[in-house]
Amino acid sequence: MNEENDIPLLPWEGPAILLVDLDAFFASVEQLDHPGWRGKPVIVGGDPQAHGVVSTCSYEARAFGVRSAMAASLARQLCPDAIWTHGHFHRYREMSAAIMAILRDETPHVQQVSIDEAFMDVSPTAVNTEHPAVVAQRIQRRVAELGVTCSIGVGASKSVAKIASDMDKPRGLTVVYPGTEASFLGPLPVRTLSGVGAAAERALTGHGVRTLADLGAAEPSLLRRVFGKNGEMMRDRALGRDRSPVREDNEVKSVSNEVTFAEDLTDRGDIEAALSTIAAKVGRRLRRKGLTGRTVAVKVRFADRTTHSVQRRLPAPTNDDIAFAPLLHAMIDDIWVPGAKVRLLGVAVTHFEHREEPVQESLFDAAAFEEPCPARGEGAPLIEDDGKRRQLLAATDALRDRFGDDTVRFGFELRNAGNTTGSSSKNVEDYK
DNA sequence: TCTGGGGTCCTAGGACCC
DNA sequence: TCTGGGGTCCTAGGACCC
Repeated sequence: MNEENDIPLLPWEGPAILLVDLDAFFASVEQLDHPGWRGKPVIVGGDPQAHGVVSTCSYEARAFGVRSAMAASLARQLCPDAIWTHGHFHRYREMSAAIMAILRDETPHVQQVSIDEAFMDVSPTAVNTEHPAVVAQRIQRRVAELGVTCSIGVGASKSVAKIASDMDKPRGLTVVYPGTEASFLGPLPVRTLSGVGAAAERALTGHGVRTLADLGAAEPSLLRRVFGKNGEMMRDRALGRDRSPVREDNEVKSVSNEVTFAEDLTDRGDIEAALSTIAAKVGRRLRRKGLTGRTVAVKVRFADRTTHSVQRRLPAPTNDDIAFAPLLHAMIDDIWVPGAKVRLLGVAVTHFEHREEPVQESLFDAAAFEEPCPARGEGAPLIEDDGKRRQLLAATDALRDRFGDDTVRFGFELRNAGNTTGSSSKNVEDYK
């Protein structure tokens, strides 16, 4: 750890990118808000008894071997005395927004990649000649004033900045000067590079490619096989040569919600009820964002963890979950047979319409449906009038905004209340 | 020990059109 | 009657990231 971050400042020429990464973010916010938790192992995650996983853990918990994405049951074994919480996302969103405001105060060239990470372009210009490392130090100071810490990587490219940010956590500042990329990156394992996961690592090591230096010298045919059309780009990244820009626009492309159940579902009615509940959450988030989508997708994971999905193009874009929930009930028939044990259900809406004033045509008066929607069985909502349905949605949205998500529930959503992992997410869309 | 939930992007195959 | 090739749209699955 580099407490003072007293680093020598050599001249900087050319582009300068920062990657700001908040240290153990969720756990740090919990320790900030609960003074009694400071200095102790804190785990933010799902239930150990119900397929939960660790979302984030404090550095004190990491000393016991606990890691992000680890099964909560294993984390409990490694660190039985840890303080456990499901997380407080409103707080994380609020803290994240305050920190991102600091970054945007430094420069408008900010690309937020998740709730706890952002790239910044701080390339010196004729007007602003400030050294990138000085900007980074000031950001660390300003973020610390809010009560959490961050690590920052500085490099001539996004991939170098990203790798550098991870070298000296927490509260690290790692500067890779232009021209020194090869010696910095070369010895690192391929897995260090963003975009190299378990499968790519396996394929690469099978051909003797273990380090980023190896990757930089790999055969184009191998790169193409492993990374597809991104082969060249991945080689450039391994050499520290990529020039992808910091992008300020972050357009949303899908909105989804999924739930893993503590106990597998086998009953058709339970499955349809859960789908309606999940669809309601997706619909509400779409309406809050003012988005309408043209494609709906259902995801099912069975007890053996095999996962299947079905998607359908709608006759018109919508964010009306009461209208499309019955379609979801029909869609699962493509992948579910009576008796199959369902571990997870998910619903996603994609292919958003780009309009200021979203057009709300009916899903049901459109003859574009080749087969009329078959699954309007018992329990399914039968509100044919679009105007009335929209009024109902607006009313329940308003109640939920004021009094919380559990204020209003439709009868068809009630069956599975409580049967989830209670886990948490770290996605950027969650806090927008 | 036994693996969440929010996303993005790529691939491959089939339908359909010209 | 049998044949091509390119382009686009749609769907399912999977790798990857935080």
